Amino acid sequence: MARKSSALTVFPKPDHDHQRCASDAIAHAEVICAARKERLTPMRRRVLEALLASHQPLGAYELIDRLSVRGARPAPITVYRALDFLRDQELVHRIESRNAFIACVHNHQSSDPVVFLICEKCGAVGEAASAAVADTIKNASRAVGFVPKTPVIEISGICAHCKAA
Amino acid sequence: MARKSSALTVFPKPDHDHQRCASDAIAHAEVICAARKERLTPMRRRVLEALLASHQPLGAYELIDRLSVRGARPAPITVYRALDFLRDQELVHRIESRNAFIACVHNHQSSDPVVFLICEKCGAVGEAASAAVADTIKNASRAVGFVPKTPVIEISGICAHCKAA
DNA sequence: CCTATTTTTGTTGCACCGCAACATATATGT
DNA sequence: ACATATATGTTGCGGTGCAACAAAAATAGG
Repeated sequence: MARKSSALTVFPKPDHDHQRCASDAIAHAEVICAARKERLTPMRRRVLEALLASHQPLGAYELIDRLSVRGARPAPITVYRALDFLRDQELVHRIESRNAFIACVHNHQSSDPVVFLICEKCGAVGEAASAAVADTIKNASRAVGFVPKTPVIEISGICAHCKAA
Repeated sequence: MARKSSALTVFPKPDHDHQRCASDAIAHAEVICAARKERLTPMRRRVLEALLASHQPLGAYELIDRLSVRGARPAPITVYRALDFLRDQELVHRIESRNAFIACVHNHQSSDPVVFLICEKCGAVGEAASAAVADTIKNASRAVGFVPKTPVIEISGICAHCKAA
């Protein structure tokens, strides 16, 4: 994949090619699902697309709003089920600190934890695949006999963009 | 302080002196509040005591149950306000991944982040003051111009106790 | 000491988050 | 085409968290 990029993925640039970034991610999702014999149904795809269209985490009910067209509102449970599926496939992550969900733009090669950098100002979320962070956590855990399993680490703060402004 | 201990605090031993551990923490809270000219009111103290009595994170409503005596139930908002106060003083942390709260048994000298190791089996929470983890996160963040502010990092997994069993 | 002001607690009410249980529809395998 | 598995729709509800206003308690100032 072309977008695999360096060790540390950065915040999505305000000017990046959204259209392409989203369609690439959808393509990736299709590959993943096909390989696992899972079904990326229309509903699931719509949820993923909605998340991809926003580089911010979306709450389940906000997601419902965005999926609504002409009075046709998917029920909460419907969206939650799609989210459950997408999370199982590691195509979407839940941001615990915000009760919200975000599409994963990172290639989950291994089961390494992902570090999310969440901007308190603008709400943007940067995804950082940091082996270093994962390692120190593993070491610190092992020191007390703890076996870590967390897939997601959330760090809130201020992004470069907002700090400048 | 005698209990300041090594770099890595461990899980509370099943046989440790709860009574003393709690009263020490209360004493510490009083010192902190006095120094800051904040008021550790009866309500706030009761909430802190309830959390200290459990070495597991408690949900707000479970906390209410435990604070209830003879039909006198504090309203949710009352407990949430006490929790807000205690969190401001960094005497209590919120465990996002569980919608729950836990008393801090760690001396927040600096504003270093605290790492919680949460056992998926028994629910116990170990508090680890790991400078190494804090540093790698700072470094990884700085690499993308992000200024981290998270006070808490949550790692779920299996504790040594449960792994053995 | 008494009053004015600030701080804390109580009351009422509600919005949001997340899912269980069951019914229906759609896809898949044979 | 049929039986089976999988996915979606319907109904309904419980947990979480707080806003807005009212009352009570503590603190400061004269």
